[in-house]
Amino acid sequence: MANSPASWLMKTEPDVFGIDDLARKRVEHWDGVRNFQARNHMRSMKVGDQVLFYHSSADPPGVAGLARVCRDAYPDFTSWDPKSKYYDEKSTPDSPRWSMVDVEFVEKFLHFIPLDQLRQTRGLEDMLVIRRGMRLSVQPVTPKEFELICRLGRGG
DNA sequence: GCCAACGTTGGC
DNA sequence: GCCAACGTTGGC
Repeated sequence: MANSPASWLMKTEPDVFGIDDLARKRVEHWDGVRNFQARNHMRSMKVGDQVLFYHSSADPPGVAGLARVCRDAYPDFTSWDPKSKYYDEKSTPDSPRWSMVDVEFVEKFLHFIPLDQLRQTRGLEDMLVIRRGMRLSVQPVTPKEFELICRLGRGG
């Protein structure tokens, strides 16, 4: 492979859809992203890219496990469904405004990594997710950050 | 194209 | 539930 897979962090509220839900469903489409920057990140994703599965609005928030992109970006069909809470009148099947990818379950971490621990870990200080007020729900992660977090999650 | 008002995110 | 930080919208 010319390029090793890229790494990302994707936020989800576990009350709505958490790592256990993904473990049960195996594959899920990542609908509902309504932020252009986050959307653009998803559009640049490729099948095989690695995903840190992050629980937000949780107690505590943190990284719960890993997922993998299993379908390149395609139109988010909830955006033109008037019954969806993600409905956007500016989006149509002919001219979709929003995108999503499919992700598949990889693993649930043996050790959940709370946001506090991310903050205190040397080597992770540049991560967007620990920047106060950085609300981007889909964000890029460096290979080093990804590997470090995997080690923490597996207890190594 | 500026920027104030407004809505949302998300940690606390 | 609070509110800071940020993105989006819309009047001008």
